[in-house]
Amino acid sequence: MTGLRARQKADRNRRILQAAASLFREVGYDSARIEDIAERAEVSVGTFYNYYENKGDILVATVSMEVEEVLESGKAIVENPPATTLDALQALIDQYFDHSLVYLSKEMWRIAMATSIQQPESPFSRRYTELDGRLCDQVSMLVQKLQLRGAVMPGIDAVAVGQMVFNNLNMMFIEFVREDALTLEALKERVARQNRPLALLISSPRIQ
Amino acid sequence: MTGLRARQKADRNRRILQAAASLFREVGYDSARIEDIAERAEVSVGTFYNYYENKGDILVATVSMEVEEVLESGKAIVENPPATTLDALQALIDQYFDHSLVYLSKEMWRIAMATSIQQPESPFSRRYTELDGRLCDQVSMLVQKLQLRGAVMPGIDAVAVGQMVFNNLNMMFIEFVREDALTLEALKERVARQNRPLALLISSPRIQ
DNA sequence: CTTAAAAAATGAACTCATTCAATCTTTTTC
DNA sequence: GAAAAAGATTGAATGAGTTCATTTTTTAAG
Repeated sequence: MTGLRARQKADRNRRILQAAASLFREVGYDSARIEDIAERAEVSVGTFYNYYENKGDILVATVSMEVEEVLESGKAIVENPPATTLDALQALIDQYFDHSLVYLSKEMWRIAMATSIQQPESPFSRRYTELDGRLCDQVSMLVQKLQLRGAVMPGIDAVAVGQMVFNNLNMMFIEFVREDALTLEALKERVARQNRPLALLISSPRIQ
Repeated sequence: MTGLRARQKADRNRRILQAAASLFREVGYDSARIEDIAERAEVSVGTFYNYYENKGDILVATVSMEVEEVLESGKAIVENPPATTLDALQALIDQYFDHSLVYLSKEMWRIAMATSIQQPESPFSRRYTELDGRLCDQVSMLVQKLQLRGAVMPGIDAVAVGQMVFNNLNMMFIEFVREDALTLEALKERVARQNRPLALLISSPRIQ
């Protein structure tokens, strides 16, 4: 059986993560003090820092859980995408965007992104970066799938195209969380317009 | 004549910005304390906060000066770009990248970007965002110029293409400053590969 | 020139995030 | 099962960013 120590550790970790996530939701990131998180998790402040390097780190951890769900839900679309390139790309991207604000506010996204840029070496920033990479791969895989199906012309560098589409949507998402007034619908429309030229040009002539 | 008050204000502002920029260069961002910046600028800590909202803000201000230079140097390329689409795009982008590390370290970029994401409402974040927008416009203008010249096919949405190219290079730049091991050369190569499919596809057939 | 009002500067006090030496708990050794 | 070693927890102390009531300086009014 797993040792007592390992079990206690897993349990404390879960409690801290849960306490932080709930406090962030209730009072926002800035107003949630480490002391409060520790108290709700029934550990000391010092223990908090045994589990997370700093305050931003634990927010990135909660965001990572979210991204993992997005990745999972994207699989279905990559498996069985709409027929045309543009529709397929938009279906996947809209899925990403729709998921983004279910559990997390724009503020939380801002801080998570900022933290992952500012302290790229912290364990959870690495994790976040790795998940970003997997999202990027997912877009590339979709383009490859469309290529196999004949919807995208052969000879196109599917990976390069996938990366460009992903980087574009990621940057647009940053813009979206930066600007409180921007709606999800406006974001989707803008990205759709940006994708159109590339999507049409890489598509096989008869299928467009 | 400009009142005494206005002159003193401009002068203090200049001193604070200069003090911060030099301290950041000498000891790095984290080790530069507001107290030290204030002392070097010969103002009090409180006065510092009358001019800048927080520590990140003044870094964003120094970075903004930098971006302004990059914008300026990009004008020449947009005025008179290389003949082919790919070469023209790469010339502009390489110019951006080459400029980026002249005065600023990767660490400073990280913090400036993080701050501008985290506090999008602060005046200098707005300024930074605005400069980003102008860089994006510059790329779009280059594509439009190529279109007028006949290097890019008519009927292509030049603005959409420019935005996508810019967002891609911007995201890649974030990746670059996040990863200390990544070299400028590697960055350029990656972006060149990503740009190739789009650049070739939008080019007029005979010119490629 | 004096006085009142407005604008800015000041720095001590405050708030947290973070650290670390001391303490306690679990595991391993014999 | 006692003792030693390893692993974790603890919370008071630290230190840096930020605030704000007070003071000083500048401008405008009489």
